[in-house]
Amino acid sequence: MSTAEETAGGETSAWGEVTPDAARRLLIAAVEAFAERGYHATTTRDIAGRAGMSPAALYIHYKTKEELLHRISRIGHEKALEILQTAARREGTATERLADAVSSFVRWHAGGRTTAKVVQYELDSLGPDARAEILGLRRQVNAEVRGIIEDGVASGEFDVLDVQGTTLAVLSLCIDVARWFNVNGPRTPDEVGVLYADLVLRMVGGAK
Amino acid sequence: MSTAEETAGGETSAWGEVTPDAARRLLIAAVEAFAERGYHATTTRDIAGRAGMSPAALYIHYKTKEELLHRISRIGHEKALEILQTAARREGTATERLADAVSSFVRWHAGGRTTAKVVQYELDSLGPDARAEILGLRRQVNAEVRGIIEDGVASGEFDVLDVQGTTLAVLSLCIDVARWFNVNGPRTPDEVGVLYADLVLRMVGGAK
DNA sequence: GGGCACGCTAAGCGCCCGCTCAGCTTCAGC
DNA sequence: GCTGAAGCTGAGCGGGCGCTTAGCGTGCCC
Repeated sequence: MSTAEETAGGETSAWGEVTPDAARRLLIAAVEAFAERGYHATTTRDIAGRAGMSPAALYIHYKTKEELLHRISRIGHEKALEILQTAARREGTATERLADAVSSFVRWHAGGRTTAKVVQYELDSLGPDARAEILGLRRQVNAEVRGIIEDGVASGEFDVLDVQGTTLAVLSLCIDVARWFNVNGPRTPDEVGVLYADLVLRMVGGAK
Repeated sequence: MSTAEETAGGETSAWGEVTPDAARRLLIAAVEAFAERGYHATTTRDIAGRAGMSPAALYIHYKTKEELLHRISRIGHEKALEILQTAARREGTATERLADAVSSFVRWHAGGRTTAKVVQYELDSLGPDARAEILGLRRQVNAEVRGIIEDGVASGEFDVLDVQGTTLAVLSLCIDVARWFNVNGPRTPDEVGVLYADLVLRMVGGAK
């Protein structure tokens, strides 16, 4: 069912930085539980149980349940930002860089749906301080995409009236993949990435 | 603040069918609370308090807290479906009907963001039976949009490779407006509707 | 004006939540 | 073989949750 296998699919590697081992197992258990039921519907007993531990063990590695969500959210946002930065800063035309950014960003949201769902949809469950920190990362994410679109407009590759509105729409489209993507559905993450890159290029009036 | 004013903005009229008055006030209070905090983080005491009643009053009009969410979700999905059906079945080309569908659908999600957020993002908080009923309505929503796109492909107006994939993307784009739209932001619901209609027509390779 | 149905409240039941703490086990250092 | 630190558990705390119940006030029928 939804064992480590599924979460592992895209990015257990991403949790490699979390040590010690017990803390990582708890974090992965929390990602799965939050993704399945939502942050508020998940109990600390459930998280500990999935990690094969007693409820008290959680509090040796994390101060509160919210700290778990905060850590997940920050690591996830950093990964998402890194993906966009890699695509934005490579060599190539704006068209190539936008297609690359969208397809890899979408691939991450589809393949790592479990993580992405928590990262993108549980922002409001964080307290004000943690939320503010994450919003800073989200502004950087927005800036990367807007930058590529501005480059394309400047070079004449794209035809866009409302750059910020289009940026918002492109990001929204990609992020929402985490909500509807079905691992057992007809499309692979790669296929969705390719489809979405095409759709986004059409949105900016590029390639044809 | 977030008084009845905000919710009223788009569609208090939509709750007109809910009687008696006390039941409607409780339902509107629940919509606001669920939108602000999420279903699981909202207490029945909070809902009753917002409606100016004691916690016990809620149970005279609704059997459980979940019944409130179920009623909100069904009425909201019926309204969303009605909006798309109206656009899909009017006179006009596929291009005109798709633009109309997207702009009015988006206008509803932006203007009635409070309701739309609950309707679109709290589906998983419903029990299996209620969830299954709502999923039926969502399939009808999908079918309306796919119908317009198929018409446009048949008439040669649109150039779409993956009809179902594009349908999913169009709906996803429109629905996600409820997540990011800010009432105090720079754009009115009308403006977002117009922008999105343009973006979607580009996605299907239509109008220029 | 007596009886009663209806809408509501005050009080509180039983449960399970996030979180704590005393104490057990394991193992490295000597 | 003893000691201390680290990692974990069993038991349980205070509190807030969804929901219930006994009873009060009000207005309608006769």
